[in-house]
Parts: sequence; C-alpha cells; structure tokens
Amino acid sequence: MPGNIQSIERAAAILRLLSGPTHRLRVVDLSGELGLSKGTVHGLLRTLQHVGFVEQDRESGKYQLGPALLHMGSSYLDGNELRTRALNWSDSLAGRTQEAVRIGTLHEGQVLIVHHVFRPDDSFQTLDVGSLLPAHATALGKVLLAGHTYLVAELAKRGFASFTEATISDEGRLERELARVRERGWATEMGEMTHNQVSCAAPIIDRSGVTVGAMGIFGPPERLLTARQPRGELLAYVRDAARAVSRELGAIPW
Amino acid sequence: MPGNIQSIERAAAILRLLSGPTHRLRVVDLSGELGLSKGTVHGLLRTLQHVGFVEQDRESGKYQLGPALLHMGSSYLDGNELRTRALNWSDSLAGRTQEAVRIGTLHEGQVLIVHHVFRPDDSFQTLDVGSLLPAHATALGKVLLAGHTYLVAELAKRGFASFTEATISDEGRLERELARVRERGWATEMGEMTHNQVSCAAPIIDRSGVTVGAMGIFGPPERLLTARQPRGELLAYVRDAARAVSRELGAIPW
DNA sequence: TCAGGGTGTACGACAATGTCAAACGCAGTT
DNA sequence: AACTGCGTTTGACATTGTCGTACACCCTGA
Repeated sequence: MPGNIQSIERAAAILRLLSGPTHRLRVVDLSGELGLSKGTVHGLLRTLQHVGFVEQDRESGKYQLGPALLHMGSSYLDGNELRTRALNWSDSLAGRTQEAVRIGTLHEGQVLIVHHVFRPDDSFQTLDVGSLLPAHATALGKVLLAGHTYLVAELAKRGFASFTEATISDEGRLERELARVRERGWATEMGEMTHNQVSCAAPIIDRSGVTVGAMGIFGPPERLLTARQPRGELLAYVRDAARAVSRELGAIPW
Repeated sequence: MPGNIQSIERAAAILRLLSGPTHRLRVVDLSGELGLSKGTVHGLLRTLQHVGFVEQDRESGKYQLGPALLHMGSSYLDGNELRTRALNWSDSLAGRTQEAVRIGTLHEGQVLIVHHVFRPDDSFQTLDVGSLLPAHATALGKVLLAGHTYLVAELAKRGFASFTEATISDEGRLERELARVRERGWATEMGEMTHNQVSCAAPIIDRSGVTVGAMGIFGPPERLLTARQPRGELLAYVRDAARAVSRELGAIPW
C-alpha cells in the first residue's frame, strides 16, 4: 500500500471524532486526541470549514460537522444500489407485516442503516437511516456477520458490549448463534439491544454470492413472537422480501 | 486567508462531483473535470476509499460515494441545533395542518432540507432530508433569501433556472417578491418548481436576529389555497410554529 | 483593575509530503 | 494480433503541509 495521503486521513479522523457522541469539539480536544499540534489541526479545520464539512459555532469557538455532509450522505443513498433495489420491496414488506422495516449493511464492523420504513400506524417513530448499530446485538447484524465470518474474531478483540441481560457478549456463544443463522438462512434477536424490542432478518446477496446487506423487521415481542419464536408468517414475508431483493441484484435464485 | 490545504480541497471537489447527478465516475472523468493528472486523482481516491468516503465498483472500476458519509450526515443532523429545537414543533405543525412540513437552511445558495415530516396520511412520500432545492423557486428559499439579501445578486450571476412557467427567473421580479416577503414575514410559492405543488413558509431567527432557517408546508393547491392565496389558518399555524422555534433558539419574541 | 491561564489564530523555516508524467498490466475491440 | 482505453504503479522533483513559537482575545478570580 504505497502512500496514503495523510492530510486527508487526518481530516477524516477529525470528522470521525466530530461524528462521535460529542458533537462539538474544541481545537485542543482534537489536537490532544489525535496527537497533532494545535496549528496543524487548525489548518485542517480551516479547510474543512471552507469546503463545508465542518462549521464553527461563533460563540463558543467549537467546531461541529457541516451541512455539506448531509447532502453527500443523501447522495450516497441515491447511488446505493442495495437501497434503490430494495425500495419497493421494503414498502410492501412493511405493508404485509404491519411492522417497521430496516435494511442495513456492514460499515466498520457495525450495522449501517441505509433504509427504514416506519411501522404503518400513526405512532411517533424516529428515522434510523444513517445510524450505526452493534452487529452482535441485532438481527441485521447477525445476518451480516454470518456472511463475513472473519469479522467476528476481529470484533472480539474490542469486546462485545452488553446492552441488556440478553445480549450475547461471549464470543463462543455468538459463533454458535451465527452457525445457526447460516444454516437456517435467517436470524433473530430477542431484546438483546433494547428491552421489549425484538427483531428478525434475512440476508441480501449479490450476483457473486456475498452478503451485501440484511433486511428485517423489528418491534415489540408480543406482536412478533409466538412461543418465544418469530411468528411463521412474518418470517416468511421477511425471507421472501430479502430473496426478492437479492434476485434484483443479480443473485441466482435459490 | 493563509494557505488552505489543497489535497483536502481537491478531495472535497471529488466528493462534490460524485454527489452530482452522475453518482458513478471514472478516474479519467474526475481528472478531466478537475484538471489534475490521473495519478493524482487516483491517489486521492485511494485515500478517500481507505477512510470510507468513496467506494469502488469492482466490476466497472467506477468510484462512488461511500457509507461513512451517510453516518456523518446523520451525525450532522443530531448536532444541528436548528433541527433539534424544531423537532416537536414540526410534528405538531404537521398534525394541525395535516400537511407535509419541511425545514430548510441555506447551503451554497440553495436550500438544504434538514427536516421533513410527512403529511399525516398513508400516501407514499419520499424523504427530502439532505436534498438541495433551488432557493428562488421554493417558499423556504424565498424566506431565506429575504434574510440574506446579498445572496440574490450573487445567484443572479449564475442565472435562475426555470422549472415551470410560473418560476420567477427574472432578478428584478425576484427582488420585488423578496421585498414583499420581508414586509409580510412569510413567503409563498405557487407551482414555481413543480406543477400542482405549492408551498408557504416563515423564517426561523436566532438570538442575534439572523434568519438561520425556514419552516413551511407544501402540498397540492386545492388543499393549501383559497382564492389563489394560502388559507389563512394554515398560514397562521406555519408562522406560529416558526416563531416558536425562533424563541427556543433565543430570539426575542416579536 | 489587573494578572493569569485558557482559548483560537497567524507566522515562518524546514523537510517531509504529495504531485506529476511516464510506464505498466489488463480489458475489450477492431 | 495489434490497438485503444482504462485503472494502477513507480520514482524524482519541489511544492506543500507540518511544527513550534508567538500573538490576540476572552474569560475567571483576586
């Protein structure tokens, strides 16, 4: 790997920090975190500001992400084949199941939500598109991990965070769970990330056979489950929809 | 303005091209467009790919935007004070008016949609968050331009595109329209961007008195208009909501 | 009112850094 | 089989970004 442009890598590191839990950071915070001199960070920030990637709060002097990123994020979605192909199918899946639908793909070992259809009722729901979810604690993530085995060992180094008492945070148990996912062709998750919230999902596969995404529904257990298992008809709808999208992507019907 | 880091500016230019109408571009397209050597562009792309800002379609070799941008875009929204403060008010505005609500801010002379609440019925609607709309052909844009007068002359240099026969594409007419917007405190738009689609909007003002955003509703004329003017009660709701958000931002009540 | 520590910002000098043009390998065409 | 187009790699040059220091500014507390 001959030469990566380091000023760009540093700029990206700054943006990554700014998209973390603290949305506004000072120059010294960034320079400390990155181990760079104040002046260097300031130069990077100035150009990032000039291109609209960051903006500065004139009162506090702190820096935050800029509007250009929002537009580029939505442009990414427009060009994303997975999402484009899945648009219709996810709508009809939501209609059939009467549940919220999400489509995710892997990004840095987490699940990036690229599409989200609200549950078709009038309840207030917040859009998850653009969110990063933990892979080991969501049905979408399990499906994706099942298709990219090498990742599990890598993620294990950082450890698997526990969100509820149901979270699978042991590598061995997770591996066994993923093996089941692979053989059955779908995954479930039972309150492993949020209490009173369960989900199931199936893989989306492209023409070369790799799992490029996952599609699933989520909601309260009393609606999705019978006898501690996903209701059969819901599961069938999910798997059918994911298979339909795969076929649109050029996968050989299976 | 001593020294902007040019590799970052060039990287940003690449990303801007990739977020244009053509979502997949080749190295030569980019190098031609930017006037840079193929090798340079390739180096930039490699680094951008490494940080997840672009990805390469392995079959065609073309480059497109990457998933990291999606996450950063949504992170921008999380940290955006305008949107955060407006969340509740836009929901209630949509409920009261039974119409779709949008909130926009200025970005590079256009209207960047930072929030969008669907019309509360079951019709299929596509999310506009992240979209860039022309400022001169939307009610949101007129409100924003009315608060940033200097921009009109600047935009006039590039010309005002015509979308329908109602579009105001003459600078003088637009200036007069904006003067009316300023004195009335709200703007309308009647099929000037899309046929059979009208909108009205009011300004959102921060503690220092500058117009930082605009909030409005849009929909078919038969629901929004009476006698070729926005229905009084809808307009009142819009203005009330925008004023409420302004107050949350610290603006002095007026 | 005046020091003090904190911040964001500007300025240089040095050399590490990114750039360019030319060459390579690999497709699909002709 | 030669050719044209692409993405990619290489290596030498000097442009470019980096670093430390120094400045201007805003708070805080005495």
